[in-house]
Amino acid sequence: MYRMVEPTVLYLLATGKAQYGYELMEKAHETGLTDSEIDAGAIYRTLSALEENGYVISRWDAGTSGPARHVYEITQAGREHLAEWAVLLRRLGTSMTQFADACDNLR
Amino acid sequence: MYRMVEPTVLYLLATGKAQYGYELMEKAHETGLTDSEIDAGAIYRTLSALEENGYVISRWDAGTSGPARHVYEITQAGREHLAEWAVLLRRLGTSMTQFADACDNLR
DNA sequence: AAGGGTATATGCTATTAACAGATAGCTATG
DNA sequence: CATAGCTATCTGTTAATAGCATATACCCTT
Repeated sequence: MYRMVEPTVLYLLATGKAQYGYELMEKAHETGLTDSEIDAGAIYRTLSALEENGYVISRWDAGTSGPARHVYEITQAGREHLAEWAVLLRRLGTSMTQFADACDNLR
Repeated sequence: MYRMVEPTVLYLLATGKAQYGYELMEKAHETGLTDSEIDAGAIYRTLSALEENGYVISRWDAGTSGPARHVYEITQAGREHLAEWAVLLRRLGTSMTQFADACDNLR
């Protein structure tokens, strides 16, 4: 999990697969970027940072069973930011695969 | 450059493309894992850590022009460690590419 | 002798996530 | 009705990593 929390959160919000912290935490592994569960602290701090930067907006929803939820929605700027992440991650992913190939050719 | 210094150093030592810190710093971008130059401090600290863990061994070489060089050689354990990195990076790389695909399919 | 390139090393800082725990609402169970 | 457990958010602290800066020093050229 190296810097994958932010793109994971943006993606889940963009697809509507999750809307608030606790749900993001449970569904984070669905993106494939992380095998294990993402730490709750990382989720909540990432959401705060995203909101500060205008990539998401939030409201409180007390109309469900259980404690109130801080519900998030991705903004247009957030979608663009996710698209930038996608470009970066594709480049990184390609590099890593090529590096792994080169390592395998060592023996 | 997130956690790529260690595999980059091991790879360059394994292939013989570099033997000491300063040279590693100059040739680090050749692996493709990093576009820019790796920080010198990161290189030297990584080499120390690798030696502590038995992944490389070192000797001083004062027999060249210029200041003495701390020359490193990868060990068998180091090669195995690099192979583990390759497995991990292939998995990460595949995940990132798939994530990027999914993001591109959002629009 | 002065400056520049080679070479190693350490101090400090910023970022990120991991670990841990506090708070609190709601629900089911005994 | 007490209490245990799940849902939910948030913060404090620490560890790992890399970036930036600096110190030291050798050697060669001008």
